[in-house]
Amino acid sequence: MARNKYPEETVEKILDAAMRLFIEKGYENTSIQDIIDNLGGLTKGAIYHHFKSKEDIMLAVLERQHNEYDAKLYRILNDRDNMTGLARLRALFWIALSSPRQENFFRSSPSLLNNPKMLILQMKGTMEEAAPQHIAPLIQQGIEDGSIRTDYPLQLAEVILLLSNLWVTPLVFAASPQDMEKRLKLFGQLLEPFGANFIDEDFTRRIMDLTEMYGNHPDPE
Amino acid sequence: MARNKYPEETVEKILDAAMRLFIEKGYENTSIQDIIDNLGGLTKGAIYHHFKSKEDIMLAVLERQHNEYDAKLYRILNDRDNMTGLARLRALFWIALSSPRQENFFRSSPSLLNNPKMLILQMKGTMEEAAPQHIAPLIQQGIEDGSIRTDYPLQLAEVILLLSNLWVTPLVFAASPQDMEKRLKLFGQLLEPFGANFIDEDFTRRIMDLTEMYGNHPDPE
DNA sequence: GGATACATACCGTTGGTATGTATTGCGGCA
DNA sequence: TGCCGCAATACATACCAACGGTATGTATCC
Repeated sequence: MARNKYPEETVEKILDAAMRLFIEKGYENTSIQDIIDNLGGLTKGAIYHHFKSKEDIMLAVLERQHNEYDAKLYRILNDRDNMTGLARLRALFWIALSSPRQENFFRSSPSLLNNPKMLILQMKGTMEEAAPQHIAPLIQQGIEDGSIRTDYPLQLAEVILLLSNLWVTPLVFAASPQDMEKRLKLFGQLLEPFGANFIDEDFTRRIMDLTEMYGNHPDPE
Repeated sequence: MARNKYPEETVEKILDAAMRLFIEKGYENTSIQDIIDNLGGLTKGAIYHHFKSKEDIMLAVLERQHNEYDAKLYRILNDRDNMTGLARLRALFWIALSSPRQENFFRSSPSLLNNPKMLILQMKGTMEEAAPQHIAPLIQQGIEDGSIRTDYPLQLAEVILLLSNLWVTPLVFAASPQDMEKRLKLFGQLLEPFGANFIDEDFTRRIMDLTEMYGNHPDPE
């Protein structure tokens, strides 16, 4: 493979291949060689020129995903003014669930329980960035416009993210459709006293669809 | 090392060393050689005679811990009759928090975020066994004696375990003492409507102590 | 005398590094 | 403006120690 005039293309190639493999096979079960084999002629030299380690690739994958997601969120949320904090919260989660990349993720990933590193890194980012930077401000706004009430906006944000990312999703702790429905109901009840119940019909239906779709996965045990 | 007449002792030795290292350095950062070096003369042959893989060792470590914990729980909970479901729930969490093994864990483990495999395996066990077998029955009993009210005992058990194991502990998503206090408060408020608020003064103080103790850990970043 | 409980020697794969090489962009000079 | 020279860039190739795991040997127990 000759030298590329636009090295970013090479970086993107590497990230694309790595992300696909990390999602499909898990981080630990994906070797550098696996990535190389999906690069179309590029070799190990290319990888270690652009990234300093395997973990560095994973971080870059998450970062890219994160940025893309961020941009989309800001665009949509800032577009529509005069929404209450709660309504924005609802919108945010809806966007998160309906993005095509998320769809792809659901389709190609076996349980994230088999991908500990990725799950943990994602959750870390969620707690350290998404909670204080994205969700807590929305809750704060909800408090000011009267739609949400709590003395602990950051902590409420953390709970919401933890539960929605780990519990009310078929990706991690799998559940039968019946059990997932109960989780959704209880989640709603938990949020109700704070006026933060963003679980609407659309959200519920989407999660249930994913749950059923996900039930067809072969469970590698 | 000659052949041991009581091979269980060898197994225990391996599990002891492995557990210590897994907790201190994390699963992925502990090599088989590391374990061997802490075995006092035993070699790789011993390990692979008793265990079929490194992961198998980790599972055995968790299983042993689990069994020990189970025995203790049953003894104490069955001793005291005429307790309400809520009171038993309180007692259970208190026992979990005050055991010496747990203390040791807190003392020697860096953030479990650096130990993805162990964290995930533990959470898996929590959701698949502890929730349905230990917590849900207590909640069910609480429903019957009127101390707890919910239509979804299993799901309530799941939420309680998820949040207490991941969120209201300094071991995973670290927090300043002030933030941890807010987490505890919000956790209490979340559980209140279900009559399942097991967060009492003892529990709070214990968590706060651990949080401060844990704050002195060097954070490997 | 088999089955058990190890020890020893060995293996393929892995993440990572050292080094080589062709290409590119760029500062300076005509 | 055009061209030269050269360092920085973008890779390819060759190599390495450490890893998890296996095959085989051997002494001990029942």
